[in-house]
Amino acid sequence: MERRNTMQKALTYETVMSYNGHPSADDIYRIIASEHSSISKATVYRNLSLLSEEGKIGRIEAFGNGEVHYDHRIDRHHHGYCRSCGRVVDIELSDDNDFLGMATPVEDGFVITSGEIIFEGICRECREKEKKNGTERIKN
Amino acid sequence: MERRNTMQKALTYETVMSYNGHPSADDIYRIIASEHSSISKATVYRNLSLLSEEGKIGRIEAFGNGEVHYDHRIDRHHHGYCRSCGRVVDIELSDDNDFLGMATPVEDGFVITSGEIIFEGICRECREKEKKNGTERIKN
DNA sequence: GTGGCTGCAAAATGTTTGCACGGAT
DNA sequence: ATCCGTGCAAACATTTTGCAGCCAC
Repeated sequence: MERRNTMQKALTYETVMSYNGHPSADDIYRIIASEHSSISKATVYRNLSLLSEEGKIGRIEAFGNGEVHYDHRIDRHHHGYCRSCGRVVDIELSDDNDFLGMATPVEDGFVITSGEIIFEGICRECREKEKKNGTERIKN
Repeated sequence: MERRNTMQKALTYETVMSYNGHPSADDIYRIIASEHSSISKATVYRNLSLLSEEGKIGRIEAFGNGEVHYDHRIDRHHHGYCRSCGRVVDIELSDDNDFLGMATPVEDGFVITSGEIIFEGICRECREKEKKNGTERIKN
């Protein structure tokens, strides 16, 4: 299957690459649509999938909120999210090769090929907000 | 807010605890409904959320497929999923305290409180299937 | 000219929510 | 007698898909 270069695909790529952070598919769509209102959401979704399959952009699926996030970085690194506001941050591991070797599947015969760590934490802004309120958690 | 004990909640708890694996909310619902057809899906979802908030069952949010999985284990461990069939397996880390200390947030001021590793791999069955077909991937 | 890509709308999926009622406390 | 938890249906959010026409090759 031959692959074509279209305006929409180029735009999708450029928007991810110039985004400072970890946008959701909808973030990217809204940015593009604000300049090119005729683009379709389905096209953005399709192109984001294609681009991440081609390895040109990163894809982060692991945040529970049900949203997929994309990433202009494609080098090896990990991610954390703020338990209060949900923002996603990059996290580096000082010794990134080791933790795969330390892993033992409980189920016999399962072969590990890769792994990524999802950290939870709290960002500076939310920490200061919580300190001000004197509350650790608002929940319940 | 006072919390009541209901038949539905007890059933939800017992079904998770006796499930050998990592069921989705819908898995649990279908099992209960096969015996007690009048239970509502919303109730099962609500009770699964409650139980995991109370720390009585585990919750795994990080599998990209958009489904939340539950876990009868609540001790510290990690998970892997088969890239071919999606099955979830338990994975132990030989030195589970270390990797948090090796992590460095790129964004200034972000404080890490916990982390879980999502491994990708391939289970025995799928490995043998792929060998038989002589194909590494069917995709594209 | 061909067929992959697009836009649109509808469908699919997994989960949450509003509301009236019944049951646990 | 409260008022929390339930069942039901509708709403929600994100993503995928079917299809006719268009445009990059």
